Amino acid sequence: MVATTSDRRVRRSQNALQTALLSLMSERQYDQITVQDVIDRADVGRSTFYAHYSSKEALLNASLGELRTVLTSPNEQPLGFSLPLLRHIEQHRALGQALFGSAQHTPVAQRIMSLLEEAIRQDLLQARLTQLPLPLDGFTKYAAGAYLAIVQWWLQAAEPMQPVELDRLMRRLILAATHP
Amino acid sequence: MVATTSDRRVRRSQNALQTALLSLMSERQYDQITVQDVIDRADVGRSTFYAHYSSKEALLNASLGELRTVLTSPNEQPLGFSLPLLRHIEQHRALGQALFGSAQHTPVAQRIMSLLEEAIRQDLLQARLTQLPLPLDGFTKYAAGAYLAIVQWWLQAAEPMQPVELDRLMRRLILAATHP
DNA sequence: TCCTTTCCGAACATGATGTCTGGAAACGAA
DNA sequence: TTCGTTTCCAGACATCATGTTCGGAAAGGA
Repeated sequence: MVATTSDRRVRRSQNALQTALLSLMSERQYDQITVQDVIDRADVGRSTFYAHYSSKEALLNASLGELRTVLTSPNEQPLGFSLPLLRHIEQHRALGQALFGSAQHTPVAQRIMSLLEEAIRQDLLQARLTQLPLPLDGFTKYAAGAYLAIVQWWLQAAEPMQPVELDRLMRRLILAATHP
Repeated sequence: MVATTSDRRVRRSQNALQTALLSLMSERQYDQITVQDVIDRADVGRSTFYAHYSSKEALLNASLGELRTVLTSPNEQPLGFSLPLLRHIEQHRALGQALFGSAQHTPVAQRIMSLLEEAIRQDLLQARLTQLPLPLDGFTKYAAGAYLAIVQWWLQAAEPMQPVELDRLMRRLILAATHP
């Protein structure tokens, strides 16, 4: 969203394309949006699109400038970016859902997450862990997301720890908040 | 991976297709795999594929039977599925990376996650939180994954809480393990 | 005003998806 | 082994999205 050139035509084209993409992403998933859709909404020629961006991904990158700004603003405490970010998202719910829900938009992640969530939910219910700091749904999603992220890190680590270690760690990290 | 029919031809075809997909997923990302790739590796005719599965997604679903089995096995404690799952993954690293890394395979999620990770890493470093229960990389990924999941839940909630509340909750959940 | 850059639309090659055909092959049951 | 049924196959096909290329028209800046 930031001006790079002095040529008004360039500015107008790029801005129209970025705005069009974000607007479309508020309505449907990113991968359901074609280049044709974008240039139609931006009212820009096909060749003009490719004159500015080599692909849809390149346009996406350019379109996320505002979010980057919010996240990289200096702050004092850990997760200091959080509150401004949450307020910002609240103002743009549809776009927020598109961006933060995007991890669900791939068939694989969708299946994995839902399998994980189901397993975790069962465990929580069975263990009578009902004194949670947030509704069961939310805690389940939190736990599944955290679990997925850690396994992912584990699989990419240069010297991966033993399953037993990692398993103990999982409990310490994820279940820490279940005992208020 | 489970027999449904008594006709050997059907069993062979379905098994070949499921195995081929998982095998390909150990090599590259799911969305980089075409139906043509699958049927080539399975050595099966194109029309045969569509006789059994309506799409690549349908085949994926059928192929995840084994994982479902591991996750839904009964157990006692919360996260009881974890250790068997981790052991299982360790035996199939490539496939594990494909499945659990899948959330990163969409351009949007990839950008969001990396922006989040960067912000969190900065915060942790600045706050001198170096006594973490796991390496900084891992904790960063854990925090980012958890944050993403909670925001996602928040945006879909029927009665979403206030940003201030959620922000407090985030700290309680995510940073709980930073004070050992 | 004048030179340069950008825009446009249309056409094109490429490659993936999903459907459909008729004949060949494999199956299970008798 | 035979026989009726089901599945498999190759290939052709329509459809749709991507990314490239072109020359002429329009808009920009100096």
